[in-house]
Amino acid sequence: MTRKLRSKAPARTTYRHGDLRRALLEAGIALARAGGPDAVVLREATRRAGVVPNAAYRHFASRQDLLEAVRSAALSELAKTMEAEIALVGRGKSGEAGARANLRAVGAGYLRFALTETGLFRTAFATPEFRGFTGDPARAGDSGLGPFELLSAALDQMAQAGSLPAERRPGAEFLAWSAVHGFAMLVIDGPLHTVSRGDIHAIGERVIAMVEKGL
Amino acid sequence: MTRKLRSKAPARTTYRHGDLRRALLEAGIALARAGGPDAVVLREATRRAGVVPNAAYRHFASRQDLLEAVRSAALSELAKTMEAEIALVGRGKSGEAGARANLRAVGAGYLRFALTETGLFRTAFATPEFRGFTGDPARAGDSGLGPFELLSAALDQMAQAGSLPAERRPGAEFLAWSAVHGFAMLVIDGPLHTVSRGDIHAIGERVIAMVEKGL
DNA sequence: TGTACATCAGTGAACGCGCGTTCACTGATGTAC
DNA sequence: TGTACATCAGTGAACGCGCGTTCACTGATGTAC
Repeated sequence: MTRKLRSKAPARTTYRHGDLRRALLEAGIALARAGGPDAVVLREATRRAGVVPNAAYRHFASRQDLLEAVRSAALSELAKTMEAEIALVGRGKSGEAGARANLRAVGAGYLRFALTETGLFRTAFATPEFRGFTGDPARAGDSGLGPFELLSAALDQMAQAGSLPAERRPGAEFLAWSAVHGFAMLVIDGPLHTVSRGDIHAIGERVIAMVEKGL
Repeated sequence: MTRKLRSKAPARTTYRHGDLRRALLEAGIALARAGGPDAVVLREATRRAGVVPNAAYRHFASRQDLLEAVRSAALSELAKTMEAEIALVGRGKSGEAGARANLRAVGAGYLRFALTETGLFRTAFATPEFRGFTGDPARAGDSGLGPFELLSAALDQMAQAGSLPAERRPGAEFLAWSAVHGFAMLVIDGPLHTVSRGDIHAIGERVIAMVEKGL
């Protein structure tokens, strides 16, 4: 532990740290990445920044405040992963096939983030609130949209292309989100935890197909 | 706190407790019910049983051991709630309509448990393992089937009734489970937390309909 | 350009917290004779 | 039926743990003159 911190914080030569806020935030993100929200421990973040524990209070009001900042970063990363998947589809593409491909990309990006950045994914859900999935630019991807808004846009496109009847459009976010989120949770924290990556991928595809067909 | 424990543990008159194991387990279940897995605190369970902390070690090897016992109880209760919902459908009913009604009942029971017994529901998922959802009679409902097995049986009935093409039957558990589980998680820990019960119920119905249609 | 001074980022030491767990014990109970 | 004794459930006291947070401080930095 001490050894680890030594390598993380190579003995400052200046009295001032320089950018402690950023250092603490990045340590917090690393902790969340490795162990989820509970692993975001204020004292450990200061250790990694090579600073005394209470120094954190110059930059964050409390441990909870730090956790919120980490959570913003996690949501932003989630949005970016989704955007990256959408970009693969080709943005110009429209029509029914394009709309469907886009929706699949949204789901695939969400799953990819959940399965490869499990700690950050769990951190993003650390507060039972809607805040953070929409609205706040600090929690959005490069397009300025948050995860929820990316899903909404994909569903709008589906409706516009005629792949989704108008009367079933309202609230469709929650149906799609439920299926994909639930699958992610079963893999992360549940019975699918021990299944091989290949099988996970195959089942994931079927989940997304079910959404497309069942919406 | 002290006041609360006093009312929970009305001063034994005998030296021996009588049935401390059961008392600790029930205290543990109450704690899980109120606060999820993290709330299952060994010392608090002993306080509620009116006993000194280390007395628990006569009956459970560790805090984790107690938590596992609580988890078994939670899984068993989940199965029973599902069974109760299935019973409402009428067991004799068969054919396509019966099979569909049965599947809906399985989903509805799962959701009812998740939303009314949130703490126990979260406790049931406290370990990322498949164990507990199937196989172990201590974790089953009155029918002897666990939650997963009840879902499997409903899907078998669907396949038999011709509502589910045989080639899509394998693994269908995970599709249905994902959707319903994800919805429950979005309500419990996520963005749907602040939505009214009425709306929750309506969206829940749509989630189940999506599964039926999309499988 | 040089000096005086205010600012405030990081220090050092200490708190109280409740937790899980270990140890050597005591004394009520139930069994063997 | 009565006594001696082994069992072992619950006691009492104590650990070390790492946590978040508070306090009064110190000393490098940057600004005003």
